[in-house]
Amino acid sequence: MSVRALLDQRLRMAMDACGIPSHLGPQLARASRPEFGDFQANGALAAAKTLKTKPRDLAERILAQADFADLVARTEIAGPGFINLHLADDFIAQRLDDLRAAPRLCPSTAQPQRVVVDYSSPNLAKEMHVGHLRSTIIGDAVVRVLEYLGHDVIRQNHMGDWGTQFGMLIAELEDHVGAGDAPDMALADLEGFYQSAKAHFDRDPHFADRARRYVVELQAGNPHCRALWQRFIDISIAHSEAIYRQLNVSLSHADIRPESFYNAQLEEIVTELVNLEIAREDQGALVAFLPELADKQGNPSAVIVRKSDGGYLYATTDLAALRYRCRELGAQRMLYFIDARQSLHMKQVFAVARKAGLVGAEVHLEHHAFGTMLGSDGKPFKTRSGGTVKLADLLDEAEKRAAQLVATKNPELTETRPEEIARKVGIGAVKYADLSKTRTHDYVFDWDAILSFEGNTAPYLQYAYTRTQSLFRRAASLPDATPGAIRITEPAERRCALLLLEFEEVLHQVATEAYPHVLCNYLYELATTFTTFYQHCPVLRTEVDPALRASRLALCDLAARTLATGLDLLGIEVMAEM
RNA sequence: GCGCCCGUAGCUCAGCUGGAUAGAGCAACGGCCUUCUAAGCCGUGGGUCGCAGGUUCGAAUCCUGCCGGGCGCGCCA
Repeated sequence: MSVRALLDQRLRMAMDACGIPSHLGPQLARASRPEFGDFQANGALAAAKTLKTKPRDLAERILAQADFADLVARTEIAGPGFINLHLADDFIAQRLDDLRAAPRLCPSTAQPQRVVVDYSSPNLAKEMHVGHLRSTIIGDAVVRVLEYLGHDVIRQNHMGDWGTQFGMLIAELEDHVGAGDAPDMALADLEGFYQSAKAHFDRDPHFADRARRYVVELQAGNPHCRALWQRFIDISIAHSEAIYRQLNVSLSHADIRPESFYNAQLEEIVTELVNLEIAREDQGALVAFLPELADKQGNPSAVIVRKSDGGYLYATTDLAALRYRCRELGAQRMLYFIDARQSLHMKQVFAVARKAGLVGAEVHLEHHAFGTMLGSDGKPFKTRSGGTVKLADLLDEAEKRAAQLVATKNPELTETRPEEIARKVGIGAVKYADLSKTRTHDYVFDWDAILSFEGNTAPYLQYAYTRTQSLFRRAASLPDATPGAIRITEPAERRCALLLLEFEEVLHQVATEAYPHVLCNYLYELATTFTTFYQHCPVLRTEVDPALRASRLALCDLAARTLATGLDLLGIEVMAEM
C-alpha cells in the first residue's frame, strides 16, 4: 500500500470512530509548502459543510482518534481546519529500504484486465508525417504503463489500407511498372508518389475512370489489382515499421490489423443493424439513427454505414473492429488514441456498437482524444511550401542536432558510441516534447522547441540519470562504497525520498486517465529534486562517513531506477554517459 | 444554427473531482567549474489566471452569460 493510501486509511478509521461518514473522505493532498507538512487533509472542511459543524472542531476530533503509530512525527490543525501531517523521517527511510528491496518499483498491483489499445493507425496511402507522432507515442506510453502494472494488453494498429484512394494508387503503380520501374523504386518516395497519382487523377479523366474502376475490382478480388495493392501495402508498411524502430515504439508486425482485415465482415454487420432496426435506408444510403444522441430539436444523430453505391465507410469498419476486439480478443477495456476531431464519430460508433450488442455493456470504451499540431501562426501545421513535415525528416534532424551537441559537450566518451547517444538523446527529445504536453490540447509545432536539449526536456532527465551512473562507476573502484540503509539527514534528501515514494501513485493515475504528461511532470520534478540533492549532498567525498555514504548511494540507486523505469515507460532510452 | 475543445508571465506550458502566498521551462539579468559530468546549480525581475456575475468560510478550478480562437455536424478516412 502506498504512503498516501496508508494515511488515507488511518484517517478514515479515525473518521469512522468519530461517526463522521467516511464517504466525505480525508481528501489527502501533498502540502503546498514545506511548513505545512508533507501531506494535508482537507476532509474536515468538506465534512463540516455537510454536517454543519465547525471544521476545526471536527479536525480536532479526527486527530484525537487517529492512530498514526510511528508514521507521522507531528500533526497540526491550521487555517480554517486543515490537518497537516509531518511524516517521521524513520518511517520514510524504512519505506525506501522496503522499496529498494522489492522486485518492482510499484509494489501495489492493479486488478489485471484484458485491455485492447488502438493507436498509431497510419494511413498507408501516404508517408507518416508529424501529425502521426501523437497517437503513436502517447498510445505506446500508456500501453507500457498498463503492462508494467500487470494488465494484459493487446495492441491494435488499425492501419488504413483500404478505401477509394487505393484505386488511384494502384493505377499509378501499374503505369510505373508498365514503364519498367520496379515497385520498390517507384515507391521509394511514398509522398511524391501519392502527389503524382493525385495529379494524374485530377488532370486525366481516363486515369480517374481507371482509378475508380480499380477500387471496385480490388474489393471484388481481382488478382491483378490485388497483387499491385499488396506490393504497395507491403512497401508502405515497411516504411512505417522503420519509423517505429527509429522511434523505439513497441508496435510489432503482429499488432497490425488493418482495415482490409474487416472487409469480409462488413455486409454481415450492416445486415445485423438492419435486422435490429438500428439502421434503415435513407436517400439511397443505409443509415444508423441514434435518438439517444439527438439534438435539441429531437433530430437523431445519424451515421452512414453503407453508401448509396453499396460501398462501406470507416464507421462500418470501426463497428466490425469493435465486435472483433470484444468477441475474439476478449477485451474488457478498449482505449482509442485518435485525433479529437473524430470525437463525434467515436461517440456515434460506440453508441451503435452498444445498441447492436457488438460489445457487451460491461466493456469500457474510451476515446482518448488529442489535439491538433499547429504552426506558429495558430493554423494547422504546414511547411512553407504548404506540405506536411515528414516524420522521418523530423527524426533525422533530431539525431543530427543531438550528434552535433554530443560532439561539443562530451568529446571524450569512453563507454558508448557517440551516434548511439545522439540517437537516444535526439529521439528522446522529440518524444518528450510531445508527451509532456496535455494530450487533449492543440499544440504548436516549433522545430527549435521540439529539438531543445535544455530545461524540461528528455535530455535533462537522461543527464540526471547519467550522473547517477557516473557516481556508481567511481564507487566501484572505492573500497567502502556500497548502498545501505537509508537515513534522512538533509532537506534535499527528504524531498527526493518523498517523491520516490509517489512513483506508484503516478503510474496508477496514468493507467486510469491515459495522460502520459502526468508521468513526465513527475519525472521532471524528481530529476530537479535529485539534481539539487546531487549538487548539495556529497556522496563519495572523503569527509562523508561510511553510513551516510551508503545511505546516499542507496538514494541515488533508487532515483536512478525510478528515472530509468519512468523514461522506459515513456519509450525513452537512457545511457550510462552522455 | 447545434455540439465539442481552448483562453494562466514576452513565448511554450503545468496547476482544474474547490483549499493557505498561482508554478515550471525558454527568453532577459546577476552569481557558481583545481573537488561525484556546467545538457547543471543558486538568485533577480516578470501574471487584474479572457471579461462580468453567481455559489462558498474559501474560486484559475464549480455554475450562468458574454468576448475571442479552434474543430466537428449522412454518402472522404
